[in-house]
Amino acid sequence: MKWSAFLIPTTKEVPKDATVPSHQLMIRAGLIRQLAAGVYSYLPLGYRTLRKVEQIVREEMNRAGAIELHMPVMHPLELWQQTGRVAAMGDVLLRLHGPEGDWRSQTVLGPTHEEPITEIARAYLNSYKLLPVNLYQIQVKFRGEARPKSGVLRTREFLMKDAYSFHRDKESLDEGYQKMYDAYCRIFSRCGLPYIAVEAESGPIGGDASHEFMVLTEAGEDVVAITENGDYAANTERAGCAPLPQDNTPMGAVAEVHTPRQRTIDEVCAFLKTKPSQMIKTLVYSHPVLKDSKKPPMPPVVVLVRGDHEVNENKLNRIAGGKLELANEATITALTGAAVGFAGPHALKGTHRLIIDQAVATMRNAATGACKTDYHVTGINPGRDFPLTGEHVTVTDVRNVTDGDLSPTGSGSPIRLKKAIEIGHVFKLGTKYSDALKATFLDNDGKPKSLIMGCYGIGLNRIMAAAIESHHDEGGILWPMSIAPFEVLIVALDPRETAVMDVAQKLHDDLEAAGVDVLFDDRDERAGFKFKDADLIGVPLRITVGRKSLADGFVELKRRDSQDVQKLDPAEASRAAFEFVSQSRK
RNA sequence: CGGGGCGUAGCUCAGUCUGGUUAGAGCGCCUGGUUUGGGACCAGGAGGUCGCAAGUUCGAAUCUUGUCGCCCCGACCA
Repeated sequence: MKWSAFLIPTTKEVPKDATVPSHQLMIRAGLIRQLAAGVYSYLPLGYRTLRKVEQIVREEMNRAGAIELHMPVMHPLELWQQTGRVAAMGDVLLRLHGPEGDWRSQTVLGPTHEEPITEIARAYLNSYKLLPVNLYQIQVKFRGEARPKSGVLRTREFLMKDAYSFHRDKESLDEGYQKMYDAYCRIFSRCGLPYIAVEAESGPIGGDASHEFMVLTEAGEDVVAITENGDYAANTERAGCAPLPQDNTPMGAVAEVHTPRQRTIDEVCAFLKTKPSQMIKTLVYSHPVLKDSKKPPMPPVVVLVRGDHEVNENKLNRIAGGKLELANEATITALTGAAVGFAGPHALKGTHRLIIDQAVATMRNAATGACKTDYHVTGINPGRDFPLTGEHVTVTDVRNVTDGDLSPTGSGSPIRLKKAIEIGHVFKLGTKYSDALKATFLDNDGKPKSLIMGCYGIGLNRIMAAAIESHHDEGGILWPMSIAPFEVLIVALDPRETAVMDVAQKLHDDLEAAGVDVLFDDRDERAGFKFKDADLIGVPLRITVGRKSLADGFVELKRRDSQDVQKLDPAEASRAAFEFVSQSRK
């Protein structure tokens, strides 16, 4: 391909709206163009990479025994109502709008495809003899993201590989899950990504039922907890840690302190001259009140965490057996008898459930709210001043891990928190969707059973961005060979010299004939200009053909990721380039 | 959805506070010339309903109101 006949709109200037490296470079290298918030076109060069990623995914999915199909983007609203996800997803679910009763009002754009795939499974997977089966597609997804950001890392329209497996029993699901896990490792390795697999929020089945594949980068939105010795890695939504040692300081007396207008942990600490780690944060949650519910309201839930810790609401919801929300002022006042900001566990009034983080249970002589406006107490001791056992008391892990907590494996290795991009997710779904949509099969005992499902997603656009986040320098992108838009770039420095152009053209033709993706920069531009463009678009291998070195019979071979230049005669250069490409394709 | 910022040429921005010729610069683009190994130079040129709407005014990119869009922080994220 000749550069002059292709479209690669590179720019020198950094676009003002782009803040993360991958976004800046994708625009500067002419890979993408934004059309609206979270909506991007893939320009020819960018689309070549996206297609290569797609092809790697497809090959590895096929190798793992999955079968490709293609499902619609437009789904009937009713299907989503049947699984309860119209309410669950809220504004994230994009809906078409039309007059009342019009088909448009009954149509949504698919944010994912559990519903339609389960509908297919219900129709056709009616016997255990057809199981297990894994169906996948590479398809555009639509989500009404409240805030798209960081270029293609978080968008309203994106390309996803989504696979769904169907099984007759849990053992088969475990096998299918492991196959996908292994396939994902191969996919991300082949794409040249420095990925890690971490335990993720596991949903309905629990245990090891979910893993996320992450690429560590400051541009990421997720935070993962990784131990220094590598024996544990989990998303902070889920991560746990080793219990803290019991503080054995002798118990002192409880004392009330006047703390006018001191509400926040920091204010109170400054006032009492103590540290957040010596305080107990007392948070009041309540169960959401459902409209039309005839049931009596559930009592509030009081959660205790150390002053320097945060409640992990995923963990809390799981312990509480339902989604909780922070209580309103009236509930808090009724429970504490004080203004908001002065709650403490020792003097609560009325029925409530107490969920105590295990770190709090180890504390001695802590400070907390006095349940009296403008007062706090010191010398509070768990077990003495408030219960650690009892019917409505739970001591467990309800907090986010912090940097420096120790590995839950007991190895003693400290946890570090790092930002990451989620590029893939494997998930054991169980029967959530097959139950909701009544997708059953007949087992060999002649009885209908719900299909047991797994689902497995990969964000293709994110792979592209993550690859750039992981492989770039001041000058531009350093593509891994496997997903580079072109594998070799031939730069002709003196395009008006026929000798130069003839050699460059022959190199191009030979490599192309050998099946190499080769781009030929034949533009009539100055050398510096072309080198800058070459570095920017990040083709892994460059062959420079210039008048000067050609006079000595040489062309120059250079890797994008190295400063070394090899002077070779054209035929050798061609051979060396071909070998290098073949070896590094994987 | 809360907080902040920004909408002027394909891109990056000045001009707006303090209303007043024909709305500017750099990059990019076109023509000609000189250059030619790490984003050259000279000359000439094309390109803008100043996001949109209403209002104030003799006069609006500039003031007022409304509205739409985009970015950042936060909330949210099956």
